[in-house]
Amino acid sequence: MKRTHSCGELTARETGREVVLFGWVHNRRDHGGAVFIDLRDRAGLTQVVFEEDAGKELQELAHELRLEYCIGVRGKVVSRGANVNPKLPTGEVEVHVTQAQIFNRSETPPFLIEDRIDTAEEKRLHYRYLDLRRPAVQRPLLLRSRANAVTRSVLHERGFLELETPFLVKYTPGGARNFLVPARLQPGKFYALAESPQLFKQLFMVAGFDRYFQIVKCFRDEDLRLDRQPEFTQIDLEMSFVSQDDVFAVVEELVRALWREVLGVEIPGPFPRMPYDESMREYGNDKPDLRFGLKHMDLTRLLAEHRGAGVSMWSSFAQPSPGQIAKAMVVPASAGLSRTETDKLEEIAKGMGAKGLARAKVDEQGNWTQSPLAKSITPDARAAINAAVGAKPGDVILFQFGKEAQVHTVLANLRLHLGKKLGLIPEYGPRDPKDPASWNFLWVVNPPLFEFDEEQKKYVAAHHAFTRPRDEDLQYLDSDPGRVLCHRYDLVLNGFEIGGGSIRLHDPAVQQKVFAAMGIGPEEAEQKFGFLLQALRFGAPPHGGIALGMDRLSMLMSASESLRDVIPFPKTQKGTDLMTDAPGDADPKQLHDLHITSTAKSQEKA
RNA sequence: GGGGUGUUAGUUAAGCUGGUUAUAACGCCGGCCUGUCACGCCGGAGGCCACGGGUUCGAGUCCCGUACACCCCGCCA
Repeated sequence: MKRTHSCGELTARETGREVVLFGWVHNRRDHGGAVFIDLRDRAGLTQVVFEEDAGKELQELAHELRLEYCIGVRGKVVSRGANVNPKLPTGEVEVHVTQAQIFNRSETPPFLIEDRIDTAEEKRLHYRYLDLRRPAVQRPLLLRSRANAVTRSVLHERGFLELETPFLVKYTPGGARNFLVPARLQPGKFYALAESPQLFKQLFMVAGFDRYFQIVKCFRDEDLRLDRQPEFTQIDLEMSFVSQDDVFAVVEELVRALWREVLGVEIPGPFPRMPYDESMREYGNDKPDLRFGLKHMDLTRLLAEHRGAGVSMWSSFAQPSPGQIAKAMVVPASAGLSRTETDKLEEIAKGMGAKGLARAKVDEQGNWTQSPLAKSITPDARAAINAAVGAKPGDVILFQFGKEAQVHTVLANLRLHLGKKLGLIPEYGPRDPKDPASWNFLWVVNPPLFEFDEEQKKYVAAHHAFTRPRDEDLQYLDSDPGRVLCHRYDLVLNGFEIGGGSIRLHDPAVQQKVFAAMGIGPEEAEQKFGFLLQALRFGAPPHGGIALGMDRLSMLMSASESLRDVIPFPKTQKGTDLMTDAPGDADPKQLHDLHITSTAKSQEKA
C-alpha cells in the first residue's frame, strides 16, 4: 500500500475515489457489525468504516483494533449523507475499508491522546513522544516551524547571510554561567558551551560580512523559570554601519512579518519606545507590561520633605540615603479588594523578600484606615501622599520602602499579580490573538552602561563591556560612570523580554575608558577579551545587532502557558529530562579519559 | 540557597472535625449491539493513598523529614 492522502484533507470532492490512509487509531466505536475508526495523523481525523459485509478477515481485524494502533487502510470515499459530522473538516465523507493492515500494535497508552491536556506534566514529559501525538501539543510546534521559515525568508530577503558559529568555545567571564565541557585532547582544560554567539557575530562584522543572522541554540547554566530553559534558541543578528534606528527597523519588519504570516495579524509600527529610567520608575522592571496601568509612584523625596512623615519605620527617609527608596501603588476602589485579599498580598510580598506590605485604605475625608500608618502619619504628609499617588476614596495604597532593587522586585510583581487578579490582563497569553491591541510591543532603551556592584564595591558592565555609550554621556565616563547611558535596547512584548541587543563599541580609545571605569587595566582586558580587542584594532566597522528569543516569541504567538510548550523535548525546573533521565552518571573510564575526578558524594549504585 | 503549591487505581479527580470495606469518571479486560462520532448496554479486573519517621487505641487525613513536579525570590538578558 502507498499512502495517497492525509487524514485531514478528504472532502466531498474526493467522493467515489479509492484512497489509502495511514495513521493511528484515535477512537473506535465497535458496533459488533460495523466498526467505526477515527484515523489520525498530523493533518487531522478521518472516519473509516469496516462494514458488516466487509468479509470475515476484515471484520476480525477491525475488532482487534485498539487505541494508538498504527494502521493503513485502503478504501472508497463515500458521502456520509445525512450523517455528516460538522465537527470534523473531513466530516462530509468517510472511507469504507476494502483492505487494511496493522503496522504496529500499541500497548495501552498511559494517557489518552486527546486535545484536552489534564495529565500531570511530569507524566507527559516522561512519555513525551506520546504527548507530542496530541494535536494540541503539536499546534505550537507547527507554528514555530512556520515562524522559522518566515524568519529565514525575511532576513535572506534583506541581505542577511546565515552563518554558523561554534558551540564549543572558550569560557569568557561575566554574564551567565557557562556549561563546561572537558577537553579530552587537552588534559585539564575545558570548553564552554556558547551562551550566545555574541563575540563571533562581531567578528563576522570585522570580517566584512555586513549582515549576519542565525537561528541558533544557546546554553546557560542558570536556574530555570517558566520562560527560561538551559538550552534555548535565538534569532541572532548583527549589522554593520547601522544606528539603533536601523536595527529597530529590521527587527520591526521581521516581527511584523511573523505576526502577519503566522498569525494573520497586522501589528502597527513603529513600536513605541520608553527610556529604561522611566520603565524602572513607573513599573519597577525593564520589561513593563503596558496593557494595563497600576503605575508605581516614587515617594522618596516626598518623605524626605516631610522628615519621615511622623512614621517611625520611615524615619530613615528624613535624610536621603543612596540606594534607599519608597514607592507606592494604588489599587482602585473598583477592585473591591477585601481585607483578606490585602493580607494575601502581604504574604506574596513577603515571599519575595519584603519585610511586610504597609497599606492604607483612603476614606471619604482622605483619612487612612485599616493601616498601621494611620495613627502616626502627619496630616500634611498624608494629604501630600494622597495627592501624589492620586488616591480617591475607597482606594488602597500599597507601600514598599527600603533597598531599591528589593522595592522594585516586590512592587513589579505585585503589579503583575493584581493585573491578573483584577482581570486587566489574562493569566497568560493575549486576550485575543487576532486583535492587534492584544499585543503590546515596546522598546526599552538607553539603560545605564554600568551598574554598581555592592559586593565588589565597583562598577561592572550592566550588559557587556562592548556596548557603546551615548555620545553625550562620554564626558561622565571618568567622573560619574553611573550616569552614563548606552545604546542598549530590549524588545518587550506583553511583559516578556523577547529580545535584546546593542550598538557595539568599536572605538579602542573609548573602549579603554570603559574598561578603566570598571577598574580593568589593559593587561587584564587583553587577557579576558584579547582576540576581540585585537580584532577591533584592524579597521572594525561600526556595528550593532540584537538577539530575539525564538522560544519566547513562539510561546507568546501560540498563546502557550510555558516555554516548555514550544520545545519538543524540554527540561524540568531542575534541568532534568524525565524521558531520557539526563543528566546521567559517567563511568570511571569516561572520567579517566577526560582527566576528571568527581568530588560529588558517591551515590549508591542499585 | 530561600518562599509557596501539589503528589490517592493506567489517567483525572473526590475522600469533611482522624473511625474500621478508600469512591467516581475516563481508560483497560470479557460479553452484547449496522450508523456511531464523548456510541450504548451488561459484567469484571485494577491501590505500597510518593517515600521515611512520629503522634494516636486507630492515620489517605495530624506533625517532622526526604524525593519529585510546578510557580516565585536570589541567579539569569
